[in-house]
Amino acid sequence: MAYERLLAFEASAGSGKTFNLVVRYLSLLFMDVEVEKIVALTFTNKAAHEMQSRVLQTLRTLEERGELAVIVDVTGLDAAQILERRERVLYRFLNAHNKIMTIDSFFAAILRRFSLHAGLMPTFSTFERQHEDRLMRRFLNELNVNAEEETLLRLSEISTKRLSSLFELLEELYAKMPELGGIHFEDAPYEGVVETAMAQLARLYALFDLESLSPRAQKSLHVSSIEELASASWMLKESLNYWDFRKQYRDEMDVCLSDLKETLRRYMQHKEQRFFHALLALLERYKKSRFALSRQDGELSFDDITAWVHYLLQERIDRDFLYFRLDSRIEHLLLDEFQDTSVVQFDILRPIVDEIVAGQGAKETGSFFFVGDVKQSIYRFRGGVSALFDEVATRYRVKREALSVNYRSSAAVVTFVNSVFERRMSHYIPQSIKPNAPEGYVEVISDEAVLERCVATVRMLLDADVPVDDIAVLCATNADGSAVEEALKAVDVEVVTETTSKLIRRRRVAALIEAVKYGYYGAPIYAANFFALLGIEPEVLGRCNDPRARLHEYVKGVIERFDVFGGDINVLRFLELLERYEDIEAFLFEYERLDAAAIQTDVHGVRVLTVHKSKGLEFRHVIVMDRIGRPHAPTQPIIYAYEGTKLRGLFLRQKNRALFDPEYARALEMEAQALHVDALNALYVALTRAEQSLFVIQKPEHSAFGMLELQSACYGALQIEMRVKQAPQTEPTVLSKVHGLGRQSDVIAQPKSYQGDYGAVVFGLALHYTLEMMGDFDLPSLNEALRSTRNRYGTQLSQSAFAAIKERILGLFESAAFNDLVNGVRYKEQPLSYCGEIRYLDLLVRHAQGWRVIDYKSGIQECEAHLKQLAFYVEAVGAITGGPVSGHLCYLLADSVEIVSL
DNA sequence: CATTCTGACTTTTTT
DNA sequence: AGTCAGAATG
Repeated sequence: MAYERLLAFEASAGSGKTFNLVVRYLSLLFMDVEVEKIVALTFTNKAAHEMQSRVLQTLRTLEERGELAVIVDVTGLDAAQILERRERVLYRFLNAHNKIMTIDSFFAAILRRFSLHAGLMPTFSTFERQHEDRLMRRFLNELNVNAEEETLLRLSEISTKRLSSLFELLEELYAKMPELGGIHFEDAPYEGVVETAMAQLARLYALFDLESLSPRAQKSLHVSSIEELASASWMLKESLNYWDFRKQYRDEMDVCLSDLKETLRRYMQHKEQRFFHALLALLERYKKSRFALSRQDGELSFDDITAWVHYLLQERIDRDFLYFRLDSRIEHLLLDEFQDTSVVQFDILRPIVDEIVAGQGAKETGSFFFVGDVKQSIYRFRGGVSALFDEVATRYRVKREALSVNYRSSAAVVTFVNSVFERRMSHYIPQSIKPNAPEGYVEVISDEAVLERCVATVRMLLDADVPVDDIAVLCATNADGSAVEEALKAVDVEVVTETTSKLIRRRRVAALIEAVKYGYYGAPIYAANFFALLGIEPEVLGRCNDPRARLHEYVKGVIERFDVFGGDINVLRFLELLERYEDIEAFLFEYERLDAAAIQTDVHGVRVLTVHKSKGLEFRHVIVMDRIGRPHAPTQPIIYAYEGTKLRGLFLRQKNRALFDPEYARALEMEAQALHVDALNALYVALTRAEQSLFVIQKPEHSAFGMLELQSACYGALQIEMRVKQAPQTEPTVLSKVHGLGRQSDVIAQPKSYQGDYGAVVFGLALHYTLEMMGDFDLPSLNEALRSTRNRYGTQLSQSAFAAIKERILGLFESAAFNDLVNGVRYKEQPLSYCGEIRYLDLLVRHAQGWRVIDYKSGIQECEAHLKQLAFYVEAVGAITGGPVSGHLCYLLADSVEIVSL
């Protein structure tokens, strides 16, 4: 298909989404678009990483890849021309800051660059959550200063909600603030609604001979407040002519009943208005508090980053400046998983799209490309609006293409998925099976004992010689994932968990935290928890009540004495993180915010992950497991009424209100529909992960699969499938030889000069990236940054390369000369526009006498060129700031740090 | 015995 | 919030 400037792929599961993203990206590179001008945004780090390595991998083995033919189609170049340009493209890609990243890190990068305009520290770090206590105090202070505490009091009065839950609501609305524009609420007084209700109630009572009613009827009829009235069971009836009251029923009673209902409807609407009026007033203060705290602490959550960028765009900075002047001009935008984009996120991207689409005639250079699948939209709770896909496609007249062949799954799986969802999803287009697809196998199992059945299925697959790495178990919740992990480990099956269990939630780490609590507070319950978590007989646990005591030593002692380690690498990780805390008090105050995820070093084993995590992934054999616990959870107090992508109104969830208020009932019904679709989509995601075989284990009752009405059955043949499975084992030598030859010839085909550079170039990039990601020059920041670097360069560098990066940066910390240089206010990755050129400074330091430009280098070769470049930077900074500027090259060598000053 | 009411109980998904 | 068990009622 020829190149389309504006193109959207509706990509069902397994239909080659990443393939097409990579083709698009590479086509642009082959059409001589600069790497810096292309922004490709994904939702997860994993996806960003995968796309980067697929781009690299595809370039390096282009001649044997399917992508080549499609790139030929798109670019109009012929294969020979493309292969000829391949090496240059690869070099360009490796030597530029490519912008394949998550949407959140893209926003963070923008904010970092414009931190001066926001009054933020350029070194801000990102956290999953704000510091709860600190934010609360700041917020209360803010209210105090503005004499608005009364609003808060009124709010808790209206809603009878606790302060902490009001706080959660504010957090929720904070993320949606830009959408709340046209929505207003009145602070109208109740106007005697309560009195009216009570009068109507009295009239109803008068119609009864109360004394001769049964005690139960009397009790249920008796209500003393309007709130109780709203939850009285008889209020929900159509008529009072039923069981408890039948004896005394008269038609006038139902007239009273319907009057009461109307009054209740008015009351609830009033309440809603007053509630939101007060809440939105507080929201302004809340936002102020968060912004103030961001500035003060330099710690931002994902929501903060989005809010800040949105704010900069709306109020502080010309959008043209933000996207197109200072940065190298963004001309090509590629968006992955578009159905999960939130309205606010797209609002931020909109200027780019507008600019690209507006380009006409001769200026027609930019392009906009997105892929997504509304059937896989499962992040509504996080703000994802699937209606965005249709709206954006229509609004910008984007050409739409549906990808309809499934390249992932076996025939049995595709057929099964088609048959399950065809009738249940609107506009479901059945996928076609790829040519030469294996027959595959699908089994639906009904069993109350989900966990046991799951373990048995894994065992069965392993007994049939299925490699352990080819099996994945998908579950509903992280807790379920942990249960599966434990159950499998109990029967000696290796497990790789990809559930997001936080470090502090890991059993052994949690036990250690209890031990620290005991050490400090001394309450026996903590010691008991410690032993219970480890499953060992309680004995005497030492104290650690000197606040200045070395926390690290104490915990280390506990680990050794009770053999807490038990092979769990996360225990070591925890010990490492403890070095962050000065003393035991600091730790106990802060540890709940320790949002470090547990690391997974095992590479071997059954994959266990939640359905949400599994999105975008594929596995040879998949077991989809029913939820172990009971379904359904608390619903949020606020109902958002969307019309397409436009937020039209907010409703306050109130018990039984749907029975009196049709408008509310409609909103509730829409919400229920949306929830149903979310659940259905999650199931679609779950059932479409399998390449070969799929096992569904469902409970006979309360099944999460209930809406699919699955019958226990088998499709395809397990026998045949097993033979296919064993095939790689019988001829591995042949296979590896073939591959080896392929690689060998590749190697020979590549020019010598390039061979030597590749590792060094990537190493240099990774080193720079690590330095860029470090919030500060200390060990915790370094470890944090190294994790990001591993995410990004994991497949391209060896473990020893990462160790070398760490070594070199540690060397930097120890260099007295370097520490002198960076003493001052530090700006990282500052963009610089001078004489028509745009460059990024690694580090700019402002000190009492002027400015220092610092440029990191990983190798001493080409020193001349480095100096020349540095001189340009110094000149530029001098011209912009007018102050004295010095320039320094900082060589991070294997065994030393060398500083060359200009 | 059928119907209704109350209170106890359990209880997500994540960049 | 939704389910379930047990008590109360006609």
